[in-house]
Amino acid sequence: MAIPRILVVDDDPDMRQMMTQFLRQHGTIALPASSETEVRSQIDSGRVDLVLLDVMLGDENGLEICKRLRREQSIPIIMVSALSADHQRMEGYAVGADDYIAKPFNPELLLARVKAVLSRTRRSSSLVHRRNTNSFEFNGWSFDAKSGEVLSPTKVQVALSRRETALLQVLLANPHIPLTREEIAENLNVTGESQRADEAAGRAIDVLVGRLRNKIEANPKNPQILRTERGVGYVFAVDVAVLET
Amino acid sequence: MAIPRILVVDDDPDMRQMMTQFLRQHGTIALPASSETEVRSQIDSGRVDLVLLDVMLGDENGLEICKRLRREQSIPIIMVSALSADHQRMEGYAVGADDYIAKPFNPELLLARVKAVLSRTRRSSSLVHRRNTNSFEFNGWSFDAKSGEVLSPTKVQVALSRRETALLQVLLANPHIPLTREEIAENLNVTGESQRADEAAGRAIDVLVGRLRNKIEANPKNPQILRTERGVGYVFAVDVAVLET
DNA sequence: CCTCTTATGTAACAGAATGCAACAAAATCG
DNA sequence: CGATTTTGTTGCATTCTGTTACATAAGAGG
Repeated sequence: MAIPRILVVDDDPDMRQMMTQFLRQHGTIALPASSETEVRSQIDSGRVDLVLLDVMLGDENGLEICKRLRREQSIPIIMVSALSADHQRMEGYAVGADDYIAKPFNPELLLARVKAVLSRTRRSSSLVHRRNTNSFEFNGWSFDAKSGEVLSPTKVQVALSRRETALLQVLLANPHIPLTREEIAENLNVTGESQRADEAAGRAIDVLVGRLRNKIEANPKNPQILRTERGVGYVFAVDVAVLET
Repeated sequence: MAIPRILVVDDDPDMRQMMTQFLRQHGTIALPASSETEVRSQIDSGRVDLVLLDVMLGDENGLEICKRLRREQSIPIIMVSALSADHQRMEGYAVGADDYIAKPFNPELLLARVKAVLSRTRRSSSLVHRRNTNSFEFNGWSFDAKSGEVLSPTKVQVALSRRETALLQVLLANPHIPLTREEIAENLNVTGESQRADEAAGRAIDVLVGRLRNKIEANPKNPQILRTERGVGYVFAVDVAVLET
């Protein structure tokens, strides 16, 4: 890979400055940011390999940001925080952080951990880096997020409705992770804000899942891709390759 | 979805015991080991997803082992050590560890970091790198962990329920090892986070075993594969071949 | 060999979760 | 607008899984 690009998110200018400077002195590209908006625009621009995310960000909450980012993207995130109690660390891991580093920290150690996270990412996904990811492959199927086109293993195009497409996207972003109906429902409405609170109260998700299964499962009666996790929800149970375009 | 298999490498039997037990109580399969030879044979058998590696292993050196493993394999490694100085941690990262945890540690936190590393691996895995241990054979039967498909010796497909599949996986991972009902129950809940503590209080496991026997034993009344260990629990009493795909 | 005790096997039941067809409401399109 | 497609709702069928009660089997001790 090229030079790693690291997004440093901290609301304290001194800390931001210290971190970015140190990282830059050690062969990385460090980009400063201080709000979720900035973070998003940087990530969306596809120029970030890893996020160093402070937990306490003025009026924003790093944990919340992490949780949201994790749902949509697969960018590695290292949380940084003065909150070092075990339960606080665990909370960080719980929202999907790849590592959790307590302040104050040894910059050298930070660097080592950054490298560890980056190296694992690289090691396990040789070519692929999810930047502006708009094309996926799984089980011989391919999905182009840009056009919403879905091709079967035999290269036949399959038409999905909008809702079905949205569901597929949510699943593709969280392969192997069981999602509750609530989580799915929340993430289905990509654009609009929250709908009714009782979202997914009904069986809408079940039915939607069934419909998607009918289109992408070889044998919908015995789903291998979109599996039920009884008592929990559903899992996208196959590996997903993310292709750049 | 497959149960993560964790190799616990420590030369102190108490510590090994504590760690494996705790990990097993939290939805993973933990395999103990204490020497590089053992580590290699386990890894080569393809049944390991992550290695927890103690740094000080009697006359062997965890750091060296880590370095060598890293050169050949891309298996995730978390180093565990009583050496907690920054330079010692950095040495761990330098030899390729994915994380470095200082003893004594909070088991919950260990678990969180294990999960973080595993999830990172999975998240960034592409089709090329899918885990290579998804097929087993025993007594003429075959089981594909990826699809959950079970084929009888006569190549007839047999449908197992989710719970039955999970049981079979636990057994396959521990052939010839008698498992108590508690151990089985603990390892059954792969996905769900917390489960009731009184798990296996009732006879649920017995019934489940009976159901699985009805499906995979030639003569369920005289089980040859899934045998009862009176006063103890159950054993998977035949050899298991692990096939790569 | 018999009896007593305990562990295991299992059929039957119950409650819950899920699948799904059919319908109805909403959205989209021309 | 009317036609068509999409999406949510509902009710019922099906599947799953733990519990219970009773039958059997395995030991232990005489």
